[in-house]
Amino acid sequence: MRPLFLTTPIYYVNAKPHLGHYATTMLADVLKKRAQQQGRPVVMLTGTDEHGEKIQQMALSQNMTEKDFTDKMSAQFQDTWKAMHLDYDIFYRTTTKKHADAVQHALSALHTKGDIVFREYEGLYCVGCERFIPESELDHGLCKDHRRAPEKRSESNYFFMMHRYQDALLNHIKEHPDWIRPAHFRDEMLSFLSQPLLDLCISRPKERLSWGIEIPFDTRFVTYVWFDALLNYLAATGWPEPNWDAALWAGSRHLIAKDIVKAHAIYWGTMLLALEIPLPEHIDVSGYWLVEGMKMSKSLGNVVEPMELETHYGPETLRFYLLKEMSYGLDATMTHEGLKNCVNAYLANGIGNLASRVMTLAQRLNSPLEAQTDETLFMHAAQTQILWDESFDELKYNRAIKAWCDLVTKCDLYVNEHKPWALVQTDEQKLRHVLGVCLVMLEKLAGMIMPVLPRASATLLYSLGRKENAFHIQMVPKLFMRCE
RNA sequence: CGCGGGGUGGAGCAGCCCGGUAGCUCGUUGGGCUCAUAACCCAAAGGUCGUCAGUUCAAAUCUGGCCCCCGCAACCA
Repeated sequence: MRPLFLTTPIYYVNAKPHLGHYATTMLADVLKKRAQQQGRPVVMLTGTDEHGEKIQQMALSQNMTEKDFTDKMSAQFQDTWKAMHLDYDIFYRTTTKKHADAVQHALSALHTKGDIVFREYEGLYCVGCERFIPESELDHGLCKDHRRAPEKRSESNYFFMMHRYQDALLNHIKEHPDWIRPAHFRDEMLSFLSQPLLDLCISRPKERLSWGIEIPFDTRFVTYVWFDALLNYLAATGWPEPNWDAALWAGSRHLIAKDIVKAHAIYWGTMLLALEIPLPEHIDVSGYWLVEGMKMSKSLGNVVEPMELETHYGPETLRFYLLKEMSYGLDATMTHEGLKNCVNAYLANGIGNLASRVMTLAQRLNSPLEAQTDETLFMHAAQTQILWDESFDELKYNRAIKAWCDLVTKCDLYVNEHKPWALVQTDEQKLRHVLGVCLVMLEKLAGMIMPVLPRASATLLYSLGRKENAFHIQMVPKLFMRCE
């Protein structure tokens, strides 16, 4: 099977990992586990983006070198993902030599080709911000942050000739309508591409920015954000080394959120076209997670740390909730109330209680139980599996979770109908049949949900103690606790 | 006329692409069951699906206008 290359954005190390970073990385982990389940080779990439003015300033303000500062911040991401069991294969950092080499290689290649040119640029420069401010960001001609008028200043920089690849990119999108998913983001990009593209400024003079990768053909400059950050995806597969894994690259799927869709579709798309490298197979765009109805921001003080939530609500609860609650591509809201409800209704009262009620009865028999079948219930299970797979393929993760929850309900209903507890004294053969059906259903439920709830799934499967055609119950697991 | 998203019972959401009995969680009320994590199951109350018009045998779903809310506008997932 062709390999799958799942990528998350590389996160900017100016802040600690928050719910949004987690949501994207977690989804990559879920998709990786699903690919593995299907026997597809898969590599998951995540990492940190570590250059730029902001980092330079933050390091300075903390009396640290940029290197020490980024080491510290990058480690926070790695530690968080490890603590939350996100199983990435490559953690990529933009401050490695390997990365600088790849970036410089790309810059040189495009410079030689004539796709990167030196040009004078005149704009409004705010001395407070130390950057050029677009007119749209001005408030009555003043910089919003510094309440002062920017001065007209000119600066020479290198520009990437994006416009040369506009038509090629447009064609690619038209020929691959599911390149950017869900469709409304593709439409947004098509609408953007209906206007002429401006060329992209990709350098900064070292007087303004020293913490970056040097432009190989002009050492007075460093490259700026896009040629630095976006190339991580490609370089992680070995490019431009001779051992570049082009097959892996061909299966690449970028998971991002809506704020950087333009950077990925337009900048990255044209960069790859210019480099004559195939475009990634998919760009999957999620909406934002709002917290209690408001956008997360440092100034509002409502930034949510994923680790805290998981600690409070229990392992894997956040994975389940985030997938269940978001319609992929739209914004979604995280609330403590909603998370609590979700954990109680579906995890504790749902699968947790189902496993508990069935396995308690099974364990009391004190002997192995044969697997049994029930036509109706197994048909529901088969239909759920189909809906589950389709939903994943269509990025409708919430629908997949919902289908699984409905199957849990069907099992509870089956138990209520067949009243195994009433059979204990009267009809052991029938009791064994009913419980045998339920145990197989638990096994199916565990198998399906594995990518989302790996720990609970493994615990459940272990507890069921399946050997050949019989279940040797190991214990009655408490999979998820209610929270109040 | 910058671009995009949203407006569905008390709250939060799904359904809309591919028109055909309006669904889920929480909350309320009544009932069943008593194996289970005070759980599980059933039933009831509660919605003119933002609004106006159009297409259609049929519109939450398609088309157009309007109103309201929210993002983005070239480095916050």
